[in-house]
Amino acid sequence: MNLPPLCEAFVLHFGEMGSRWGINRTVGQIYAVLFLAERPLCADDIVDRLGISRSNVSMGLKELQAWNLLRQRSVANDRREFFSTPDDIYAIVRTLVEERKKREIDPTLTVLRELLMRSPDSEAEQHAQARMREMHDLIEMLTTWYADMHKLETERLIQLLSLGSKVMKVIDMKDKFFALPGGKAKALKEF
Amino acid sequence: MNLPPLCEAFVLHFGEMGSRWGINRTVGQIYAVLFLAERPLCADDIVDRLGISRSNVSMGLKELQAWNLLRQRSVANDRREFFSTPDDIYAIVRTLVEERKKREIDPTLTVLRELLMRSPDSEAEQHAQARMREMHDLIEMLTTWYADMHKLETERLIQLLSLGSKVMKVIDMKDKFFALPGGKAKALKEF
DNA sequence: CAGCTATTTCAGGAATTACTGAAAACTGGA
DNA sequence: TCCAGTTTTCAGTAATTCCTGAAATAGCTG
Repeated sequence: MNLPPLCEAFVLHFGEMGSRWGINRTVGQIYAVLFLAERPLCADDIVDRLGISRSNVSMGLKELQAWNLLRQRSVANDRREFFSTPDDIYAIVRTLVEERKKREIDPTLTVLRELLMRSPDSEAEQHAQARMREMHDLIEMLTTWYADMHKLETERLIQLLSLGSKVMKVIDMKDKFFALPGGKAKALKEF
Repeated sequence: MNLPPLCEAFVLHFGEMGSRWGINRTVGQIYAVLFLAERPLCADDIVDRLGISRSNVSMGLKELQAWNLLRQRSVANDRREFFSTPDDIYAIVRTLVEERKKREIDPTLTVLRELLMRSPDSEAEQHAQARMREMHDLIEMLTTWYADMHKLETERLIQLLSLGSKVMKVIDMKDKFFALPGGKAKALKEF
């Protein structure tokens, strides 16, 4: 691996983590290299740095593109393609979550909905369906919440995340306000 | 597979999803069977239902236990162990998130902190470290937020999740309130 | 402690996934 | 259209992960 020690440690770690997720070690390493790079890299740059085969890099880049995780740009008078990760790390995380949801949550929701439509043939199936309903409703609540968060601009999202559970206090405050005899009408107008 | 059709479909799907996550197909199926079951099951029940070897079930259960995802109970006059999933699906999700965090996030945070302590030897390393800092800060914000959410009781969590981005309106309302000349003192007292 | 039952471990084979080199396909000049 | 540089595909192999049956272990009961 042809990288400064600091980068190598990071890249190796991301390879390991990659394999704990669905993606394989090499793809994780490729992304890590691109994430740390000062400039967009071409496939051969990555071959040099990681010491893996050209075709492996090609396949890895293809997979990362399928995940929408790369920026691709061309350089004048150079036929090679250059790749980089988005500068904005929030954009990266948004994409990551979006894609994971698409692959891991949405298909489950589809299956659950389909299974909940069927009529159960036995008591066991009836119980199973009740269980599936619980799961469906929970996942639906979470994805609805997520869709809502996803719409927020990063600035506002940070504001909200930084508040943490303090938001509960704000909510309670609001509820108390609604409960006040005079406040209700005014509050409703504002809200 | 010796299961009613509805259950079988669910179990097969979870096997597939399992392999998209880190866990393997069989472990996913075992959990699915337990999740749907009307009563706690012993290892041989699972062998019957899934048609896999006894030893495979043993290993699968061991892995699920390492994830804290099982309830284990003994029955009087029966030497077998019986397993079930928690009844409360929120408890399951909490554990799942907790464990995934432990395996996928915490080690990364540790590595990042360690790497950020080192002094960079080159411009490339300096840039890399800046990138790592961004990542570290973002992950830290998210985990802090998560820890906060985790502390909330399920009831309150649901309340918050159901609000979705409407919380932002509540927050803005609060800020407006603080901005009022007379409201500030009163609001601070309440808050 | 012997006998029985339940559980775990583990070596080896099966299945899956990852990686490579060679060849094919693409692409923008000359 | 040919060429040179680049990317992609793919068949075969390497590496890893998964699964099994057999054997070892554990634990209860008489």
